[in-house]
Amino acid sequence: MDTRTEMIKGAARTFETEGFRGVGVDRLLAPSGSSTRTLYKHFGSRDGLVVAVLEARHRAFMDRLGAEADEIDPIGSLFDTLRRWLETHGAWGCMLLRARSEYASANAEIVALVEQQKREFREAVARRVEIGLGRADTGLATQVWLLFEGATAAASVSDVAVIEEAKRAARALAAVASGRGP
Amino acid sequence: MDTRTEMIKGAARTFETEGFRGVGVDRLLAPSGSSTRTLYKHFGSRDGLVVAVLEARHRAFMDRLGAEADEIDPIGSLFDTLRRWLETHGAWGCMLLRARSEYASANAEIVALVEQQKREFREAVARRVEIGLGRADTGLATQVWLLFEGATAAASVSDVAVIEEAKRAARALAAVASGRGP
DNA sequence: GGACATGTAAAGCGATCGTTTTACATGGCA
DNA sequence: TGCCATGTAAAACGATCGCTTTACATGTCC
Repeated sequence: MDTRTEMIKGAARTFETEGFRGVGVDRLLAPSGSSTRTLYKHFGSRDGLVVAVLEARHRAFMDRLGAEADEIDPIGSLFDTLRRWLETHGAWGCMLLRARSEYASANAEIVALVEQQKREFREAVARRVEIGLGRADTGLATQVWLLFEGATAAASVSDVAVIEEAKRAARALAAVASGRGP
Repeated sequence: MDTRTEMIKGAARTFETEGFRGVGVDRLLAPSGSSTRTLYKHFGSRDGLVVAVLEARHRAFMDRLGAEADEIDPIGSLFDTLRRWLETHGAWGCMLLRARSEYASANAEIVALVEQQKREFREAVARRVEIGLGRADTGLATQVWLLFEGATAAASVSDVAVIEEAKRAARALAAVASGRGP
């Protein structure tokens, strides 16, 4: 595989399990077996690697969301994708938000990147809501988004089963909004 | 005020805005004007200060939840307290989860502490649900909890107005669960 | 076969980290 | 007055940080 891609994947795994600021470049490069020289050739700095990891992570998740979208239950399938994602990657909380909070005052690029990614994800949720409801409903879209973020955060200190509860809540709210009752 | 309390409050402010692992002890002590010697007298280590900050933060929030509980709308008032809390402290995401993710592999005490605190909070939410519904409903309690955690996380990259949307969602779900319809 | 791109290995850079230590100021109490 | 607890100021400790550099091993293309 491409060296750069392997570095990103390895570093992502380390960030996921060990956090962002408490780990040095050596531990970031250990999984891929790369040298620090190659790191700075490819990414310019440690922060550059962080940005690359966040971009790759967001793109991979959005791609998977698109690939696993269900026409019958476009809202509920959001949470199916989340469950499968956490089963393979582990429930460590949203990596983007974790990075944002740790670089809030240290790297404006990371903060701006994550905020843009969250806007993009929120719009994807809104499109699902529009498909499922037959019309746009920004209030419901926000509610589903909150359930999604809540499930992601809660799964890190609880059970992955909370995702099913979030799915039920989202469907119930959608049913109410569609006038079909609970 | 007590020196120890001032150190905790000052360090909490720095953790909130600058993250946990990317800040040195000097910047943690700057707001209170204390010396490193006093830090190690009181807390033993930097991690000891982190634990003290997390305990104080959780206790303060739980106390405020109890003080601001509304008998008429026990579920909805959860989100009123959250909104007021974020208006005074700023929306930086849940400090407990932020610490947990950054110390996940470095400090087992912090991980265990946060998980216990989250269990305690979750039970407080369940009690609110029981009061509002007239009976226990663990499913609804989890859903309200997820909305709460989601609003806390989302407010850090969005608008504090999402809290009102979470409140609406929680009340709608409670209405459905109580059989009173949407 | 020589030039070049791409990689690892490893030493070393100054800066900063958490922590300890020495020195000194202050205030309440016996 | 003398003592001790409690605090700040500041230097210094070794370790580790992000990053640079030197040296060397590959493979590929002309």
